Amino acid sequence: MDNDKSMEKSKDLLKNRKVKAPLYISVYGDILNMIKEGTFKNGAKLPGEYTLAKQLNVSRGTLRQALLLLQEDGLIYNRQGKGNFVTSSKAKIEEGLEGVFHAPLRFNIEKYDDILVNVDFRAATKKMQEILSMDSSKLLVLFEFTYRIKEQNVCYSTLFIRYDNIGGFEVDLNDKVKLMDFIHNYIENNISNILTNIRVVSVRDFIAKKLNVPPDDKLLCFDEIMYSNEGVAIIRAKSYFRTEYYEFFLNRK
Amino acid sequence: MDNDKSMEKSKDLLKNRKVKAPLYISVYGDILNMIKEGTFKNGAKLPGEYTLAKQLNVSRGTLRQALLLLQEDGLIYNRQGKGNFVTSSKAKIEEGLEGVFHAPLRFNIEKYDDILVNVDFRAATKKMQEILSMDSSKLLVLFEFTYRIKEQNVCYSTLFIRYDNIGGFEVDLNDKVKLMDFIHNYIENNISNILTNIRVVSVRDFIAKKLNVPPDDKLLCFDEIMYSNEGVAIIRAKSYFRTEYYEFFLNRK
DNA sequence: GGTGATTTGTCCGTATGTATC
DNA sequence: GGATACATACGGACAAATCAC
Repeated sequence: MDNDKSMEKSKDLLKNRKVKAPLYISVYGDILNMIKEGTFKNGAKLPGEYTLAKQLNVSRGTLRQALLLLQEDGLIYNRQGKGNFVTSSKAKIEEGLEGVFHAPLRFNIEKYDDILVNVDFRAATKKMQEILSMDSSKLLVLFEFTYRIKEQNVCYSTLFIRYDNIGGFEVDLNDKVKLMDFIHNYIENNISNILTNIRVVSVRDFIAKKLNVPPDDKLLCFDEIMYSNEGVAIIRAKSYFRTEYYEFFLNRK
Repeated sequence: MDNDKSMEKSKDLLKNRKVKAPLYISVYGDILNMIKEGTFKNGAKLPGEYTLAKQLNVSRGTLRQALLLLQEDGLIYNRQGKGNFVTSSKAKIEEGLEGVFHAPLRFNIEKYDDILVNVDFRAATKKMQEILSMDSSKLLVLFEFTYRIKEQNVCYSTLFIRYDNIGGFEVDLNDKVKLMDFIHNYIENNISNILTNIRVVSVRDFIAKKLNVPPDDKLLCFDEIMYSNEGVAIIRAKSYFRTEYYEFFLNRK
């Protein structure tokens, strides 16, 4: 392809576009501007679709096409029966995945109403023994986190630590707030490297039940192994996210 | 909870487990060992489920439970009508997302049979003007990549660059192999920072058609803005992945 | 816990313009 | 020019989720 020729072709494209840019694109631009200018602020609800359509002088269908585009760009999100909301840009300006230990606490687009914590002990499965390079006589401490929004479980996260790694600390396993602080501190002080595997999985019975989603629903899964300064695997964490409640960021240099 | 008491409780748990560990767990362990030991190598097909079940002396149902666990751990993947395959561990030992420019080329779990490349020119939409801080008189070059496995589109990726950024280079827009090399080199030499937004989206008509998936199918979406050494946004890339063909890694320190 | 109002989700029918052959 | 297919746009109707009372 000759560059001059394609330049011509593209100018034609420009001219044509000016005449026939679809209405929903310009509506998209209008709403984008209103968000930009602060007419609709972070986390705020947009006017109802009927109202907004009337305001913008388009049909509801056209408005919805524009709203879908905005959703696709992560600028708004919506909830049936509630409305359309401007996505809080908190995460965008703060640290991304590259500097965050526990993703469930950072990348939720709505605030949690509740976090359930459960602590238990487990014998290590073969896979766990291999990952954490331990034998079957050692015990694992299992932390189980369930994150909730409006009576719905939106994230289920498990964290396995070798008991002999944290047994020495004085931790009250009942005080869940302190417990989470402890874990956070423990990770911050003892972990130097996290290998994360990210994939989308169709969940089966166990996880489907935990998150109360239909089986075969697709969830985002973070499978993480955390290594100490000495390169020893200490923690394995696995988190399942209901996709419509999360948005992740990563900063690469 | 008292630590001694919970230790007792957990020992009980251990004892119980020894007796009634489900069969599919031990089958899971067996297969894991076989993969570990190289009986089944990277990318290799496992024996058919009927055969394997007979080999391991369990029912096909039990075997399948174990296979599902292995899938959940990303160790194998399966394809209806073809079989179960050991996931290539290439990505696991190489660099993760933190050091990769173009994710579609690194995180596919099967080899691509084909990559389609298309080049076009576009006028900048409002959003694009804002992102790339340009006015509407400027042109964008659009690169469009479609990654294919066995006649199926598994990833669709677009890359927008300001024309004035690459117009000076002598690039033959028809030689697609050289084109991809050029882009890769351009990014490597001119980009110092990439901000990635990761989310799972229900795709509508346009993308659904590009990847030939039913509408409302959930795809993983990477929305990226690439910045030059001077902190200027130069490239916007957007990639959609069919989730069953990809697995991502991230190394955080 | 039930009821009704509000809000989004979905579907239908109709009409128009555009691209393709 | 004609036939066809498709995207765009509007309006109406009902379903489903949410919330306030």
